[in-house]
Amino acid sequence: MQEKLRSHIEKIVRLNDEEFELVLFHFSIAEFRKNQFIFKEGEKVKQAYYVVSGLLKLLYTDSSANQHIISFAMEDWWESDFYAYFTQTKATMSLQCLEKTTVYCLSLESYQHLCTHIPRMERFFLQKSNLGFIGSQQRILSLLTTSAKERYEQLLERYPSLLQRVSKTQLAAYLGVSRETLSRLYS
Amino acid sequence: MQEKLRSHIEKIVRLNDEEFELVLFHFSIAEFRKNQFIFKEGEKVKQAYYVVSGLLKLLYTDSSANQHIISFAMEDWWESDFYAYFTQTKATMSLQCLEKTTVYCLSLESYQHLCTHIPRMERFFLQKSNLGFIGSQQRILSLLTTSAKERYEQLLERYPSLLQRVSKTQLAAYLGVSRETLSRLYS
DNA sequence: TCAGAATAGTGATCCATGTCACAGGTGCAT
DNA sequence: ATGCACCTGTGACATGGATCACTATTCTGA
Repeated sequence: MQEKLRSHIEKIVRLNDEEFELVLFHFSIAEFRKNQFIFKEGEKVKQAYYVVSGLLKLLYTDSSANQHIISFAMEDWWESDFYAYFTQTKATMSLQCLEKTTVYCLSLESYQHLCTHIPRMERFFLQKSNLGFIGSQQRILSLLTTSAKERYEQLLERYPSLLQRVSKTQLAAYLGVSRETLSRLYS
Repeated sequence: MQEKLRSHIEKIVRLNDEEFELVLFHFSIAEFRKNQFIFKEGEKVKQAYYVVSGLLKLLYTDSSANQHIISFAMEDWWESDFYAYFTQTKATMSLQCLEKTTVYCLSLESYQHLCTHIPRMERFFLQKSNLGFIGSQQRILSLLTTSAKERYEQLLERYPSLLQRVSKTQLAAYLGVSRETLSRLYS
């Protein structure tokens, strides 16, 4: 399990054993059942999560009680309500398991400690953040420029396994269309 | 002008004179006329830009020749096609001036050099990247959950000056609605 | 193993927004 | 000053997608 984390980090920066020891010291492991909430809207967000196995959704519930999925987090992904995390305020979104999920947890203090004491970890987080930013911007572009049908096809192309792992209802909430409309896109 | 850059950076991290000297050495200044393209889709993106004065739009032109505005960049903002920048590939988006604009330019090598030699600059970029990521995610949320009208009102509330500075056509391209629809939102 | 809850498909209807067309206003350039 | 390009508003119409309602199927937990 720690090998997984290590190789994940070492895809971007090298760490010696001593450094990785310190990294590991700052993470904790947690396991959640299917459907369990890791945190809910309104709660303080104390951790960022690295998904070892399982599947998460980051969701927002609007005033009409409709769920919107900002993102799915599969193996090797990082997830949290990062605004709430970095500002240590209450979550506006919730993080919930779509499957039984194991995560590594990193508190903000630990994050800052690692950044300060292991420059390569700061480099790692910078790289991750840049990639996350780029990914979000592409999602914005896809929401602005493509139809629901195209977005559905793009999603299947990029993450074909998702179709097996999540319900159509969830996919629709991610794509920004109603369940019924999604159902008609391929019939 | 350099004072502007310095105080922008020092909102996040302290720099001594020597460090700022090095920072400044890696930036170059450029000026562009209204409507001029800083780069166009298909070109290599060699720089990231810090806006000293003026106003930029980052835009994507789809296959039907419709323009979509991913973001505006006002004073104190950073902008580029960051995917193309970090991977040193060709731009999928274009960056164009809505007003006469002065920018500081930072090449990828300079960016990396600064990150490596001035840890506080790496901290600065990490902070900026995190904020950028959070901002994009909120834009995604707003595209998923709110109507064009609400988005228009949110935009005016956050950046009231934009209404004076850009045409309705531009605003519509940013909000993801047609010019006509936007026109009807407040009549 | 069985009942209730999710999940999925589909018909009917309605509405928001896109598209096309036109006209008046403003500002810039020759 | 004149003319042209751009910006804006608005009417008419088309349409994609939301909403509501119902049914069939699959999952799941006591």
